[in-house]
Amino acid sequence: MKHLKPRMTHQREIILRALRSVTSHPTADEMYAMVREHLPHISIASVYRNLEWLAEKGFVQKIEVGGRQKRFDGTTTVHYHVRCHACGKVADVAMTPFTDIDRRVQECTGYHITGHHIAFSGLCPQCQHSSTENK
Amino acid sequence: MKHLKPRMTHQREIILRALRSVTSHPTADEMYAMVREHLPHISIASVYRNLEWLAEKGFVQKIEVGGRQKRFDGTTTVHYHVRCHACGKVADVAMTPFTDIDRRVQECTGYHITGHHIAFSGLCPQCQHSSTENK
DNA sequence: ATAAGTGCAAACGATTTGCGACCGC
DNA sequence: GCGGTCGCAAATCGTTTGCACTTAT
Repeated sequence: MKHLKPRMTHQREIILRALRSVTSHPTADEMYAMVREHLPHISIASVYRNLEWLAEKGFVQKIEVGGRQKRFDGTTTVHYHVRCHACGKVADVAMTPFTDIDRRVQECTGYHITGHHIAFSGLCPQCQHSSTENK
Repeated sequence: MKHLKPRMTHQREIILRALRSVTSHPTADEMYAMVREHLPHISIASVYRNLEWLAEKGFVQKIEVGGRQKRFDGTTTVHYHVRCHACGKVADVAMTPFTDIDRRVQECTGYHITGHHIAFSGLCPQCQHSSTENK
């Protein structure tokens, strides 16, 4: 005898689909640009609110690897990232995640560990080329 | 026959000393507060500029573990961090750093890897208590 | 009817920047 | 005297919020 609370709205579905359709790790305003092709009147505020909501509900991941803007990842599996410190691009790292270190750190710090994230930094192939060319 | 460029200025020394005197990982405005005790007229802009300069020159580390503000670490040795997602506090993790993964990731991604950072997240001992008390 | 979600514009917080004054060689 | 820094205020950038209006149930 209750109202079923609306959850997955039209804009949320579009945002989720857009994020899952790319393998990059878009920032909020990149998502805004992508989504606007399907929803020309959406506001940047809704993009932020809904990305936050999707991350909170576990549909996507919010990743914080350096740089000023936060980025989003359409997958929910645990994995690590590389970030190019020249162009800012973020890519996935195909490396089996560590399963034991959380427990080990929990024991030695007293913190109740809920997870960890590894961010590599370096130069992506393209930026390696352009930096040598400029020399 | 040249001017020796002034590098380590008075304010830079004070900031460096202040950062090295603590084991916490202060944000820029926490540093501002600390440094103001010795330099009451320093501006927040100088704190930002000089922390940036110190990190660039390798005197300190700029660390980016979630949260909106960046944090600084007076040590230069490679080590990992835990961040409490309740109070935001950041602590060091006493764990011998991985030495091989950079090379492995470099091989499988094509990026030229310059380093990595691991950030654990969880609840610090104090916040574990307060959350159970509030129940 | 009503709780949840939206778009818009304004607010916000962290950081950066332009600029004239200043300090150390 | 001159290049590098400084303090100050204003600007910028990413993100969040208040609010009045729509939308699904």
